[in-house]
Amino acid sequence: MRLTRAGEYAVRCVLHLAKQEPDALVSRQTIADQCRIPPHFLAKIAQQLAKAGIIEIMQGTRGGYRLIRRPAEVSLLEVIEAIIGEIFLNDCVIRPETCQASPDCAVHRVWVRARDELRRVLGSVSFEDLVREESCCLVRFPLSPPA
Amino acid sequence: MRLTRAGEYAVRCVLHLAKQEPDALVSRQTIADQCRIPPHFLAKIAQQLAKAGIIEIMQGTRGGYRLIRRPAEVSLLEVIEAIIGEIFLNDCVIRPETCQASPDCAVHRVWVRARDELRRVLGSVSFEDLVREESCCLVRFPLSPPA
DNA sequence: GTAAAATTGGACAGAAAAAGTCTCATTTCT
DNA sequence: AGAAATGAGACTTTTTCTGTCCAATTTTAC
Ligand code: SF4
Ligand code: SF4
Repeated sequence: MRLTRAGEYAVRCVLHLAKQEPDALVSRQTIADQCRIPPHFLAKIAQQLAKAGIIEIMQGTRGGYRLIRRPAEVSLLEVIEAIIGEIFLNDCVIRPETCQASPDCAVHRVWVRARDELRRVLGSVSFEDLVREESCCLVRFPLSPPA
Repeated sequence: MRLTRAGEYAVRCVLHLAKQEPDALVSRQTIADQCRIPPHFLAKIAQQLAKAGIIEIMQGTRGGYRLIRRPAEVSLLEVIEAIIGEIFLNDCVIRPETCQASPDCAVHRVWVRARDELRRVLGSVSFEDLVREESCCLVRFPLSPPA
């Protein structure tokens, strides 16, 4: 019952892009270094983010990644689900047919509620919010290695 | 980001016990059959539930499991966490030292909020609630095989 | 007391998912 | 054309989950 590492990396990556000037292009290596992500792993994650329409990938010598939507329009939920798929918490929430009790199961209904609530919380936070909240002091604790 | 099978089984097991008369003793085999749980797997789950003080295990010929607390006093959260451990969603929520950014990370704070909210939802439901909500119609859809 | 019937506790194996690595192909800039 | 970057997917390793097995223990029944 937890976020995968890939999901966490995706959030870091998008947050990093959201902190730059709009439409800034940042190389994969730079992001990997600053966000502590294995570069090749980041490549796979970026491909999924691109497929989801969140970032754009530029190839070539001066290539890299670019956020193609305004940070205010990208929610935490969206980035996470682009990587780990839709959050459902318990199988029966998304595939009721796997348990014949589901139509009348009170537990099932609780899971549906819990899932909705969790998605609501994550969906209510945009990357603009995150950047604004961090800008005050993150400078003191960069993710990049001290030296 | 989902409940493990063991967690789901634990909930079924406790719910089954909660449906019986108070202090009823039900054999492992009966629970395994009716709740569709591999019997030996159930044994391990029951051990954890017993350690958590939720059920009591009786050995011997007429042995089995018994709920030792009133259904109203057992929450869904408690049973789940007895099996899968405390819910934290993202590593840094429970072990901030794993990410040096945590003291100033806005994302971290969202995860803390999301975790609290999820635990609140699951913690607000007791097995008494679940039994009451189900009793109206579950009879038509027993978990046990049709024949 | 002994046998039968049930569970215990831990070891163990198989399966599945996650995490990370590697390589060759492709693209772009110079 | 060559250098420098990413693309795409195969591959390996690690971790977690799921389930099984068996000797030991406990209780009941005779
Ligand atoms: S018993 Fe209820 S909560 Fe469990 S899998 Fe079936 S429908 Fe879902
Ligand atoms: S970057 Fe923030 S959310 Fe991600 S692990 Fe670090 S503290 Fe947690």
